[in-house]
Amino acid sequence: MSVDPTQRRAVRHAQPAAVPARQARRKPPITVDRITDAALEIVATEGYDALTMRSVAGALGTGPASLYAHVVNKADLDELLIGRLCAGLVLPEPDPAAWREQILGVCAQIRDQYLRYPGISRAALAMGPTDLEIVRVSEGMLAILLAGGVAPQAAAWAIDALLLYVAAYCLEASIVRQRSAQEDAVVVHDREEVLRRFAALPAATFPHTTRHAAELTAGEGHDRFDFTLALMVDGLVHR
Amino acid sequence: MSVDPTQRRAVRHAQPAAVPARQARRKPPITVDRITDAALEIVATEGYDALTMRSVAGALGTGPASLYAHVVNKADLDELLIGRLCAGLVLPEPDPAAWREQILGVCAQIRDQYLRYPGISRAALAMGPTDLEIVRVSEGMLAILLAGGVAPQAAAWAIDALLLYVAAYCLEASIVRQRSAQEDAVVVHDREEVLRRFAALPAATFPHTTRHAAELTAGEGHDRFDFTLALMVDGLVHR
DNA sequence: TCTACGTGTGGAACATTGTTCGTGTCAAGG
DNA sequence: CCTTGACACGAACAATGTTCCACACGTAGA
Repeated sequence: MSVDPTQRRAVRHAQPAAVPARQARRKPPITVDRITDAALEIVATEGYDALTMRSVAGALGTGPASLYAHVVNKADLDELLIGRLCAGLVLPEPDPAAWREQILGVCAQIRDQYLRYPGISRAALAMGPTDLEIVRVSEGMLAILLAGGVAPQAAAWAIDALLLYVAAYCLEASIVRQRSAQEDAVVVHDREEVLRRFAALPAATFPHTTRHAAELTAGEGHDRFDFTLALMVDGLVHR
Repeated sequence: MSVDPTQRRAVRHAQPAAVPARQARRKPPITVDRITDAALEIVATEGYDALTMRSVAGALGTGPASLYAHVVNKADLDELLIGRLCAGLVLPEPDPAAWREQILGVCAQIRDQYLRYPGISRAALAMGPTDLEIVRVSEGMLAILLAGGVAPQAAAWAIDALLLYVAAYCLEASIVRQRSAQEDAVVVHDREEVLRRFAALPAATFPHTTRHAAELTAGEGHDRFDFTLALMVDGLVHR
């Protein structure tokens, strides 16, 4: 009802300084955490391809140049994102009797994190092995495999293989989903359509593909993921 | 020494038509094959990241717009490239007694093709399964696995897994090589440097990583590739 | 209190890349 | 000859990562 006294006095003295100060206080400073949060939100809702410096800056109500006071470049932002995802993984206390379930569980966690942020595993594929959050995960997986009696060398290489496969699996899954959304009739990922095309191939040229079109296109949920992980872990067991 | 008679006559009649016609004959028409050849050459020498419509057009002595009369877009070009690489693969006649070596051999061939064109496996990860060249390779691999007595469903899913892993492995290898060339001291891929960093980690936080830094960074040539492929194929054998 | 310095903010500009638009040329068919 | 379709290609546009530069603010020192 009544005009703010400070405002009134400012008007009296033709002094607008009080207003900008209040405005500055209302806008939180840009931080790496806020950038990372905003970026993850964009990837979660629109996919990794929608992640641009401009989209992040827009979400923070600023311009893209402002981000460079906090991140080196876009690749640095990628690393922050993957680091954040890795930080969210729960690494179990290794149990020799359940190491197989444990390693599969960690991989499933990674997969689920990546799939929550469609396309982000592309960033993971570009990261070196020395980021501390990645080392933490690697350490946890190594502990599980060693507890399970896997030889150190095999364990080390298995981690590499598992992480590569998980990232590739998620990348493809994200692309499949993206393509489905686009309803591109030329390149198909939709299972029924692939099945149709496989079955329609000339049997003389593609005898096995036509005969086993159903198996080639089979799989619900993460059947393929589980199958491959089992292959690898079984391979470790029999090593 | 003597001026070309056609030229002389053209000058006489103030008719320049003969000159452009000759020039047109010297420049071969742009075709999909020429585009694909040029693109592969660029990727082979400068890596996938250097592949732009402009770089291809430049190599062909034209402008980027000219390419669009022959390729739909850049993604289409990607498919042409992967199709070309797949067409170069030699698929063996399946031999039940040697199916394991055969499947490993096909995967090694794919790997080598991808590594000859650094970074190109990124395009492979984005492709759907219905491209005819990819179906041909898939058919060949399926024939090998079935000849080896692998159940159709397992064979079908194994192909998916193998192709994903090979692409991811090559993508990472390309990025490692690229990073090494940049001598980026912050993110490291160089093995000795990774070993140094792993060994220098706090042992209390990363006991297994520090103790097994040597194994984590071990591997010459394609040791990791061979290890993982063996894991998968062994897993198939014991299924 | 005033001044200087360092840090953060953010618009403008730049280089690069994929793609479309529009124009000109050529060849084939009527 | 005229028309049509295909190809070639420069110009222009939109989008994206990044740098440059000016300004504002906070802190430390005189």
